[in-house]
Amino acid sequence: MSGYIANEIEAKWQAAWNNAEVFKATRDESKPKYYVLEMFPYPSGRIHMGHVRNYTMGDVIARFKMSTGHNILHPMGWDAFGMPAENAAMAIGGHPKTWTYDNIADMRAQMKPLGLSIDWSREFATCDPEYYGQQQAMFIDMLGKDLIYRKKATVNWDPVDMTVLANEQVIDGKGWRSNAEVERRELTQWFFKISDFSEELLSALDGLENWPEKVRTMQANWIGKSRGLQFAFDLTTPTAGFDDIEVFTTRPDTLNGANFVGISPDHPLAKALEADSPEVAAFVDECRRMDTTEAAMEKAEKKGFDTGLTVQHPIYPDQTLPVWIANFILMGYGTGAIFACPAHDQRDLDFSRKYDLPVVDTFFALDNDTAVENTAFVPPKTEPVKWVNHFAGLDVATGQEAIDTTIDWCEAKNIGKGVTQFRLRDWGLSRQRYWGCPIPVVHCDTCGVVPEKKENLPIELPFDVSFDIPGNPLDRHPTWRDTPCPSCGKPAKRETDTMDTFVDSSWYFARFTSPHAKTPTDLDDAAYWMNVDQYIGGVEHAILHLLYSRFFARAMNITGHLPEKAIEPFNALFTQGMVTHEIYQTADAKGRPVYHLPEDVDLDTKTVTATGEALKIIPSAKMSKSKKNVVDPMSIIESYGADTARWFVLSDSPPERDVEWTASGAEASHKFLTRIWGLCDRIGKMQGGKASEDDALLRAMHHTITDVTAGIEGFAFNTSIAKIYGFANTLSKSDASQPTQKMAVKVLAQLMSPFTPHLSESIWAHQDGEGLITLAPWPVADPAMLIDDTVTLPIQVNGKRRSEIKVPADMPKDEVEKIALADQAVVKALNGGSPKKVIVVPGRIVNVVI
RNA sequence: GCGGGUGUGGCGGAAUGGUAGACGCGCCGGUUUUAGGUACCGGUUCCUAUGGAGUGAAGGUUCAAGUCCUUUCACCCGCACCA
Repeated sequence: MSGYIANEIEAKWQAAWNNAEVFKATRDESKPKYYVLEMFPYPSGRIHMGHVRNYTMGDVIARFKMSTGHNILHPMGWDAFGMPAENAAMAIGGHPKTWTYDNIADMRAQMKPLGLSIDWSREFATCDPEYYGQQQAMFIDMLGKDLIYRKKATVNWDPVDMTVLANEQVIDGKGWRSNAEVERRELTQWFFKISDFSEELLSALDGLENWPEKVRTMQANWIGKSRGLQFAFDLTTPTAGFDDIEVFTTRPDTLNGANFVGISPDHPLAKALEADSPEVAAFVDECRRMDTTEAAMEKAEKKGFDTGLTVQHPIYPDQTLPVWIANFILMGYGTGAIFACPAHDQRDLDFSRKYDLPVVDTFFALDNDTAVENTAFVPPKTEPVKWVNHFAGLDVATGQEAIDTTIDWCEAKNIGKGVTQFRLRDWGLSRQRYWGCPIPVVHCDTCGVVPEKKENLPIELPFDVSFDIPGNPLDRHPTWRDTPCPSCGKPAKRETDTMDTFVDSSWYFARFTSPHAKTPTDLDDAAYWMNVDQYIGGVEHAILHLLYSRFFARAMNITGHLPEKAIEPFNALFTQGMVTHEIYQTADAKGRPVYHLPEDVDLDTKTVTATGEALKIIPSAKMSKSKKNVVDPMSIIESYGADTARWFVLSDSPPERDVEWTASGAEASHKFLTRIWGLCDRIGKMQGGKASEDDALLRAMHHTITDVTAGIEGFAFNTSIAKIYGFANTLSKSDASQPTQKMAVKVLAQLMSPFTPHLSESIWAHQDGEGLITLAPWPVADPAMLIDDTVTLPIQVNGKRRSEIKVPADMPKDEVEKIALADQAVVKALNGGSPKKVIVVPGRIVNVVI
């Protein structure tokens, strides 16, 4: 055995796996199937450490499951539509399609040397017409099942570039290129009826036992089920055709503390008032200049406009409340109108103090009836409080009891009705962009909006477009829009909106089961391979991507593209932490941020290497292509090999945690692998050894098998690796006999094989292992070798460790107690007295309480 | 702002409520080496050290708390057109 030259052995074993087609997935009813999927990448052009970490994790699972007798599906593809391709076309010329496919080729070439156990014959990109054509077919099917509809919705509009902006492209309320004040504009857009599934998507979360609790909680909060009261405030003077204002509240119990009724700037009444009043128009206009993001809305200063209108209190008819338009009320939630109760809602209180509106306490803490000043009293709904003159007769009750009582009371009095409300909104899928899946509908003057005929699919994107001016090139293409109406045949126009890229990623997992089918899925293949047994990806996808995929699986079931069992497509989910890195920023002539890749900067002088510009270094954040804070793993692979890179990305930090990338440490991983190689070589050449040392080595080996296996199964790869280090140290110091050492190093190679498959193959071959280690069955620990005869028990005095004793593992408690009390340290601490209490936890600890 | 998470030596981190700091990096010392590096062996939480303190901070529950509870601080993720 010569030295460890990673590049040589890695190419050799990858070729061997290829020739034996060991990773090709074929249906085999004789074995349990196991579908491992990592969230597929966006083809930015370069792989980064986050990718290496993500795919290595999936690979460890896939290889481990393969060696425990499973039939594996482990595919890879490309989430290839999206804005960066268009931005690149605008910035550097060229075409999004060539840019994207070139990037895919580059990234594939960087991924293949990692030696991942991927069935590359199933690879596809979402921008392949074969893929998005099937997506169009599903769109038509879903339209037929009433799962899609059109309505008006607000977008960010850049009045200078005359284009719709993504939230990401709005910086401090201004367009990222034009720097113009962004406006909100209403467009008619397509929507998936995901809100019809609110209850179902919420209740089904309970069944997702192998999902992280935090993800289920986040989804549940996002769906946001709440029960409340819907009722109307009658306007004292009917105005603009409105007699009343319908409101929804989750706290009807606080109705006697109401001090104003607030409506959204987008409320129909606000729009009606706007027409007659320049003041209203000015205020509403100002509100419409806000960012459309919820975070921006919530953080913005709370502002209101008194309409001068008043409404009657539904319970105390002689009371009237003013009607305000307020910028923090969302039209999309509830009825777009609320009543405020400042004593028990901080936002309402701040608003009321600002505009000098009265504050009425409706309940107090049991032991404190100080009136609310500048901090609203908002106890948990489970805490009993004292009610003041409550209309429903409440005295002492919790918030939840009060809500329930009040809803019943209001229903009985015909004031309103209890309703269940969800926060989840329908999913707007229209995008006014080129590089996405065209929405397959046609607008006909005679027939209206008509779905395209399936035989005309795919509706392909035209290639002859330019990106020299902003806006959607499909809109200004000379001929692409022209098409006969699928219904009447008269000349008509295609829809030029394309689909949200979340649509592409909401069903790719299903397509992998049959990537070349002439229908979206093949039901036999889907029935065999679904569900994904282990899905792995970033926690940043905890809500949107995963919720949309859960919806899509249901929609695909309804349209006949997935079996019933696949409506929850991911049996188990693991959310890995992100790889973070510092961000290097400069500014352009207009003061807008420009980002630089780590390899393009000089950290000693803190400048951009090429231009010498001074850098601003921003603390670590998620590696992202837009911030360019990405590290290229290729240099490690080139200098040390894929096994070192794989070992390194999993060795030091727990997979679910963020990891700050630092260059040091890769070398150490390589040293360890070289050491293992040398160890294997030495054992191959050694003779003799002491059979008396065999038992100790074998015991260590069986413990290691148990611990490494548990680490892999529990996604604690870093602890598996630590145990491998420990066993390697034991083995290298062992004097055990040659056959035992040989067996031990083979087991070591097997335990390492999911992490360092190439090195492991070489060791296996060198030690006369049979066939490929990749196909060898996983070692199983002998339970008899795990039981130790004696145990070391720490002795605590009052919870502090003072000593330890060695006792037989099966010694009865009272015997252990006697030995512990006779221990020098305990005798000294007792100082002639007797202990108050002695706690003996068998096999773990003894605590003497004095 | 709302929702979710994280916080332990110089660093990455380990620890079914039961010996805090496994394993690795770095550092220190030694052996080998012409030297450097490599390799190997030993040490390495801190302090006023026969003892004491210690898991972001403060309090609590417990025989026993990094782990459970309360309050608080800092950072990270998501917030519906980034993927």
